[in-house]
Amino acid sequence: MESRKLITATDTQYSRTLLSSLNEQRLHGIFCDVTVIVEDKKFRAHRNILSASSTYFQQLFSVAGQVVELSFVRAEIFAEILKYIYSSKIVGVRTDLLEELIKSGQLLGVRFIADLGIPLSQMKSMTSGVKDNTVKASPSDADQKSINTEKPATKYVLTKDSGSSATPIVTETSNISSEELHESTKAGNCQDKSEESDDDVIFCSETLPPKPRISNDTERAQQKNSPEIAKSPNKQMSVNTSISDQTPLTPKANSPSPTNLPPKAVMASQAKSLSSNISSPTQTETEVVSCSPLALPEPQATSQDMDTLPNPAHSLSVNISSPTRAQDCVGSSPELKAPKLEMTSSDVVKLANFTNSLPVSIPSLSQIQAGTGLSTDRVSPKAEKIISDTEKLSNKANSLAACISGPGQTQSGSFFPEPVPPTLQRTCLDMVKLPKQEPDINSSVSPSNNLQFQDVTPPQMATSAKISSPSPTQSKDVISPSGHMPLMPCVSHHPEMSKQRTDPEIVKIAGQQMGMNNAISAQTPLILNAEFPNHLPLKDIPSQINSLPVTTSGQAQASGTNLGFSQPSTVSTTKLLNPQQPDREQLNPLSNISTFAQNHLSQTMNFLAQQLPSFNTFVNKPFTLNSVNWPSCPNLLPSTLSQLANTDKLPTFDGPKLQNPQKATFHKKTTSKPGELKIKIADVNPGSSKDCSSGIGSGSHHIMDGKKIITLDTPSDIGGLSTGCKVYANIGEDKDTYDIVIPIKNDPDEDGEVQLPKSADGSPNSKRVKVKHEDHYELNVDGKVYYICLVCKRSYVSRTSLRRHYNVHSWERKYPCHYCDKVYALAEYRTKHEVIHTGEKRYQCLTCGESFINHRIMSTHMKSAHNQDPSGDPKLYRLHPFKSPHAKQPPESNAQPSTSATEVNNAVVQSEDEKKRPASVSPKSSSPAKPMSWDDVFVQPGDQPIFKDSPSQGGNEFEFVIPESY
DNA sequence: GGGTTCCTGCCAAGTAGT
DNA sequence: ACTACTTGGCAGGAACCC
Ligand SMILES: [Zn+2]
Ligand SMILES: [Zn+2]
Ligand SMILES: [Zn+2]
Repeated sequence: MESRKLITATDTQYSRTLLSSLNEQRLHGIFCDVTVIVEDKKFRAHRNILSASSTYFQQLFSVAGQVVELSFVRAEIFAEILKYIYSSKIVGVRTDLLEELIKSGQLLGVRFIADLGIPLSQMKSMTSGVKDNTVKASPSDADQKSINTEKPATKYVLTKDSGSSATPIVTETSNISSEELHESTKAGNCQDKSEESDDDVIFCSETLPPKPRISNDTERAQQKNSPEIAKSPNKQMSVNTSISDQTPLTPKANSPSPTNLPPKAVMASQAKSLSSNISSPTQTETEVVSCSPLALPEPQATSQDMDTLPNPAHSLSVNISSPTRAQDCVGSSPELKAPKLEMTSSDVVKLANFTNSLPVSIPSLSQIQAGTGLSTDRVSPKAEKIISDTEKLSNKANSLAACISGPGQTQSGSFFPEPVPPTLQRTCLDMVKLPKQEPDINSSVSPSNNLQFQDVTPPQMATSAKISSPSPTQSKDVISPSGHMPLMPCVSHHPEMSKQRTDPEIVKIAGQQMGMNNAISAQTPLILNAEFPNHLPLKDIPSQINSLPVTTSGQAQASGTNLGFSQPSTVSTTKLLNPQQPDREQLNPLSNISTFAQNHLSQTMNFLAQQLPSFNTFVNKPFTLNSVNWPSCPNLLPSTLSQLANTDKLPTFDGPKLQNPQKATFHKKTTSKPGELKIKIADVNPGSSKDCSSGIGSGSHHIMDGKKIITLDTPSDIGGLSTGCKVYANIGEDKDTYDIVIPIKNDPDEDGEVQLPKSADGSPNSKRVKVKHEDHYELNVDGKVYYICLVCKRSYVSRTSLRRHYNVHSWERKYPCHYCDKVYALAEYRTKHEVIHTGEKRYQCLTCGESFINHRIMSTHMKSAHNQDPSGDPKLYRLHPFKSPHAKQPPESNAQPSTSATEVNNAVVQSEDEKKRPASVSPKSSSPAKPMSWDDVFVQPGDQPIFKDSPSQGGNEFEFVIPESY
């Protein structure tokens, strides 16, 4: 017997140790390969860790460079999230921050944190105990044993009362730290696990990773799955009926590490609820597989996850989300309506209110704009309030959901709450690929989800099924539709049309995905129909998509199912123009609904926004929020986007404190029109064709106009592109996909908004010849050429100046201060700023020998003390070369899609570069940033590195040592 | 009013290509 | 070596913040 025994040894401590070690590294900046800028803070971290813990980052890093900026999260909150990611614990978080933390967790797809909020809606079951203000929660340990312990589920259930009370309640379990769990549970868990082979000798406790073993272990599977789900808390979608037993789901690599395992009890209950919907168990794996091709990160929440549902999240999502959604849709629909049009930055808040989704929604919007998200995130009090309200509603919604949600819902319900990164595009592509109209799908799929609401078919279902991934998995599906939508517009190329159209579509999509399908769909349909047609240009419009509209349209446009889609003919532009309203309406409807629903919507929105430029545009217009800025740069990075958004500066958003040159002036200067940015949806809306085209904020939409990127997964789709589009074949993960950059520009000069230099501006009679270029306009005024920024329309006499300026929009390059957390868009700004830290006085008065840190101060001194004017005679003072080693440092660039190599290099390279510089006394002697090589990374023994890794966290990644020689 | 940041024409230095 | 281009520093004005 014994000989037969299998020995299993598990290092129980390993996960903790590993995590601890990683955290140490993070804190010391060791091997950190990404800088996350949040507000004015910089966080160094490891992409692997972040991506494994956050669905958002997972997707983001597929496209982003080493520097990413999050505008939808506050630094304070992100710091907590980061701590959690690296410790599996949430400790000492102020209760007043809990909601925001949860919201942020949802946006970031950090399951555990996101799930903290779940209870709120459903929590009834949960036992709640109120503790101090500080909440301490920990998911079961990453590896955890998770498994069986029922408790675990409760663990994270920190939540508020379902009631309005904002004070979070920490469940008993919640308090448990992973460690504690460890200790307490492991024994038990291990045993449990070991159950099967009692005879086996097992050292250790942690649960082994998924053993598929139990058929019923859905729970496990769920748990495991749940993590995934958790990732996309939003995703919650839930849905899927089928709970497969088995699939132990391999959590994709993505699966966030520290997922919480739902308590069995919970699981069971969930399962039950789900069961009703349930479908074939098999789905899980198969679905997964199918989905996998897409490779979308989010997909994590794929059907499998869904299926496995056991996860609390799933269950929750199912019950709550779907129903709520439906409700939302329904209820909301009535309420929705134009009024809300006014979205501006401030609107965002309003939106939130309407939507209910506040917490989520707001950020989402921001995210959308930014791609990553703007800073809006800060939840406004209103938002919080809304949240609480929504939560209340959620309960109702849940109850309703039960009734409403059918299997179909699950599918439909599934949407990505998360802010999805660009990756989603793929899904979109998939969607696109689908045969344009395949009624079958619709019918076959899940047509019937929401009974009440109308037959709207759950678009998602259909889409998903048809779409690339066979898997009905929602997430992907959901995504895809949205993704396509935006794409479509782009293709169409009509700036105005596309935008408008897209918007509506997006909205619709979102709604559908959200699970709103049923309810929402009804509303959405109209829009969809109208819009899609426009998009049609694409060769293949996913039949699913068509179906979606149809189903949804059921209400509005009964006929329209396929028609809308199939026939490109836009319903009517007018509608499109108005679409915004509808969109808003749609959103609004949600407001009444449960928070989940809201969240989902918002998230979806975000997601869409992020992934879909068109969506962004949509958002922009309707909301006017932000200008989403899609930089004209081929490589749009989320971070970049976000930054751009920042640039735009929506009043409401608290911009990160990146030193954005434009912030100050943008509104004022760039948009000569006061309040332009503030334009609300209402203003822009429907009516003003001009706005549509040229936009609200000149800056924002221009950016958007600049370029739009669509990703196609098949070359065949490319054919349908209109001329002028650039197609880039993707390599790496996205290989086999194609990014299409569609230039969409408005004529800056059209409205005379172009700001010419004073010298040239005045003459009305001046002859103007405008020449469009790829990334800018050239305006020839009376023989003088001015280079016009597409975004803000500022004019420059030299193209270099324009190029330099443009970075304030694109933030393609970032120049972080080496001494603090500030980040600048221009190297010079940083350089000047850093003088504050170094105190270096390079300007010396030759008259008295006194030195000053800058020319201005020196000049003041000379005038006052010596009655001399340095400007008149430069020789009156001496400008010493930089002593600071930081002089002329290369920027952190977002532009690089980042292959791992480059990424790594980046960080290092910078430091290296810095090293070199200091050596050169003369500032100008230094060479600009150059491409890095591994040689740069690894310092030669002989070399005396100026910098060395410093443990200091955050801000300065490197400690620099000034060579003795210097 | 001082300190800081932003803006932009101008220019120097460096790089890449020929 | 030359040219074209990029990068970033400088000057000096302006704006912003406290
Ligand atoms: Zn500009
Ligand atoms: Zn600083
Ligand atoms: Zn002096």
